[in-house]
Amino acid sequence: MSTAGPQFWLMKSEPQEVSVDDALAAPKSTVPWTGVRNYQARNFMRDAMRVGNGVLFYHSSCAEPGIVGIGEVASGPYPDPTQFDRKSHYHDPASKPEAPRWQLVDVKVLRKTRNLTLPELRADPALADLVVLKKGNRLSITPVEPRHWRLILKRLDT
DNA sequence: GCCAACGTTGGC
DNA sequence: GCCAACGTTGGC
Repeated sequence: MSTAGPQFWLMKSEPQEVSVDDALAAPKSTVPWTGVRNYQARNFMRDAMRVGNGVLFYHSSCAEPGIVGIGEVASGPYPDPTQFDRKSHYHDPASKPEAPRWQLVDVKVLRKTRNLTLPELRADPALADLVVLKKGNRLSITPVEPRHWRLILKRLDT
């Protein structure tokens, strides 16, 4: 049994790239979390995530940013194939196959929810210190405290 | 499209 | 190692 790290995560996706509907439509409702090019976010996937950890699926860079689904980490870390794809927007010429720079995990969507919007999240004092809401935060993957996870699930059901 | 905030790069 | 310049994120 490994040392307990965070058990819950919020993961941002641009719906024009991969929406919660796209993920649900994928085989086993599972998608590889491609395109992360930030070391801190990569380290979360590579070092801290465990299969079965809870995931809040978040839509960003869109008309109504917010939490739109619940999922779970569905694989261990492995190299992001897009870093070696010359045609990909995420191609990284500095990364070599024998020493891949970017790692990802698979994420399985368990259910789509209503859109718990960013303004709604901000309006809730109990969520004031949710990492993703903090000023200046741009990380596409952030840990979620258990108390925040429970609260958000409750909000999603009402 | 604007811009605040942060990350990365590279010259020194 | 410092830090200015540049690039990116992401809400608005």
